Amino acid sequence: MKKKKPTIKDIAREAGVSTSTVSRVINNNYPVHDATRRKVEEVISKRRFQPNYFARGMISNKTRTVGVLVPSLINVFFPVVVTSIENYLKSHGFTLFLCDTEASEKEERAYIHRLIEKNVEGIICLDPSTPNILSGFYEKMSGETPLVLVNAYNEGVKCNFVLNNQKRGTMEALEYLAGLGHTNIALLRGSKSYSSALKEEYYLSFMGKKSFPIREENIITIPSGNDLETVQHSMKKVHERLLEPHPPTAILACNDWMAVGARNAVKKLHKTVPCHLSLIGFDNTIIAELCEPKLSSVTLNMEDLGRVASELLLEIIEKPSFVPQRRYLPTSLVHRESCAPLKE
Amino acid sequence: MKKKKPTIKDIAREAGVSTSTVSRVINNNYPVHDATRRKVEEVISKRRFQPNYFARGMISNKTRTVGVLVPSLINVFFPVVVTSIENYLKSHGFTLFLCDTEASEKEERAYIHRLIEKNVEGIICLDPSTPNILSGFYEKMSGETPLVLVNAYNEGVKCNFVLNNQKRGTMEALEYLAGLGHTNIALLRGSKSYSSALKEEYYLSFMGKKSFPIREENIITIPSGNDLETVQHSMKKVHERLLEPHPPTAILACNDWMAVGARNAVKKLHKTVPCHLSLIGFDNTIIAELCEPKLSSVTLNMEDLGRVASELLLEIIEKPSFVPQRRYLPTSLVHRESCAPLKE
DNA sequence: CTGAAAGCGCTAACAG
DNA sequence: CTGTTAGCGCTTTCAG
Repeated sequence: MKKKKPTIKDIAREAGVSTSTVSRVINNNYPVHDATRRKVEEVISKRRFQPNYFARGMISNKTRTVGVLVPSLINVFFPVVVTSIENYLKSHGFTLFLCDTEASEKEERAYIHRLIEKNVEGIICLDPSTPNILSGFYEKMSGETPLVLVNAYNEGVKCNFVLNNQKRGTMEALEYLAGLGHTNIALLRGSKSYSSALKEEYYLSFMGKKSFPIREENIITIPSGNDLETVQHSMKKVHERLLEPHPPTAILACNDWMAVGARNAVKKLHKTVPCHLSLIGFDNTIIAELCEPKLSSVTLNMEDLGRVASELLLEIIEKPSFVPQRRYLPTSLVHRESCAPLKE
Repeated sequence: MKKKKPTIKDIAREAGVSTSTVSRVINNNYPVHDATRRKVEEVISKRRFQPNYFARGMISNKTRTVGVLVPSLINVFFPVVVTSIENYLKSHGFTLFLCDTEASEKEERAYIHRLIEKNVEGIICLDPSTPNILSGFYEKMSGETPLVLVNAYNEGVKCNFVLNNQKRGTMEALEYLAGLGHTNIALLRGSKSYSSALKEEYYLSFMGKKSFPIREENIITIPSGNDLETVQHSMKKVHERLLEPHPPTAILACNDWMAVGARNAVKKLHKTVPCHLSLIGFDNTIIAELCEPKLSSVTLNMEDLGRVASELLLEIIEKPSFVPQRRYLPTSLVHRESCAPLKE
């Protein structure tokens, strides 16, 4: 025998006022006599009354709710960004739907539909899949619901973006290696990753500008990924490369997991980082700190990424007529212990 | 000039039927003529009609929504559990609110209220704070909303729990160390952690049973935590301990971060794990795999934890009369490279 | 099989 | 300052 939840009507009756007065007390948006107010509040707390979410929503059409899509939470990177988003949004009264798309384009779309159906006031999508961007899917839906895309393919797309200026960090890392005397530098990248493609472009342009020898074998490609498996792949490929002629004396890895794999490869040859090979990772995750030796890594400023994405989203929510824009965040090299001057 | 979203009324008018018929088509719960149905469906998809979430909720009172509370996402542990929950719940049509309490009791309560206000159908709380349990807060609210508490203090509390049988794993780890000849074993624990307290209890009982010397200094206590800071604290304290008389030859750490700190301490003394000290971590996070040497660690079967918690929650949601119950998950030692026989 | 009509619980004019 | 009332968009009897 469960007691039915009290409604505003019950409260009104018990307090001897009309429902509108109760409503006014709840919302505190119109003048109410102090005595009346007190009386109503008393009944409210006595009956543990909570206004019905749906009835309110029906009128305000507000959910104070935001959806966040991530390709994965098991990679030390996104949890930091999500936390940053969560904390920011929380302080603005929003609660967050977490959606793990498992990097599937289909899941991505399915989740977006679910979120819209649930009347979220906005959506942030981390690393959205390129096909969904190219197909116009996001462009279309961003007309219906405030949307921010983070670190995504963005050429000619009319959506709001927050992007890392990958170029700056990549160049800084490469310059640094060059400054240490390295000319035979390899790039370790993921096969189908947009950001890896970007980095390769910068790498090539850098090597060209410096007139360093560009060797095809020095672009080491492994399956895209951000987990333990990536470490394995990377270790295998780097190990092979190190056994070939003209082994690189320095490697720039497109994420920290790859860098760890590279370190393992070096170790397998009974050599060490940074004595025999200088190594720089990307993303500056905790892995870089945990690694032995500690890994120099290009930071993406993940907290900022989350914060800026949240800020942008809130702006769009406030002002839906917002003109799509791109916000760029800097990247820069964090120095640790994995690089050393080239030995003659 | 934004076109207003179409309502069921618009669809009805355009399809030349009544709103009830449209409703029946949408819900597919009453017979409708095939021709009529087709006509209605056509209009629906043409107008891209989506039934109003609130209006529906007002009647069904269902949100297909679940809240998950975590003390943190930046610790390699909870993301795995959350992912497991998310994946399970997703397949049952639920979407998940993620709430980062930052391990604050107050935030915990605030979030719970927010979630209830949003009409979630259930709540899973990972590592809830003990005070909130002891105060009866959770016991009371679990009467109103289906609730599952994971890895929490649970004596005499009438809530649904999913718990790791910490004893089994702890004992297995200690037995293993003893089998390698270690008798001077230290425990590295967090100061205010419930699970650390549990482990200390088992540790003491084990040492007693084996008649191994119990040294007060061998219970090394550092501030509770699950992050980089924990590594620092742990390294410092272990380093100190290693310099005292009768340094331990093996350490059981209450989580993997602590274990890494211990390894660093050993390294700082120009010694190595496992040659000079055997080391076992707890939680079996990726850190254990990433660590050099790879860390033997007691696994909490995090995926199972998430799955079982979700299963339990769904059962309660289906059958609210459910009698509060406790589900225990086993823990066991995962062997890697951080332990070795005691040298004479 | 289909339509009319009565709400669900709340807010927001509008009238006092 | 307060009460009356008309919906918000949908589902669900109840009659046909």
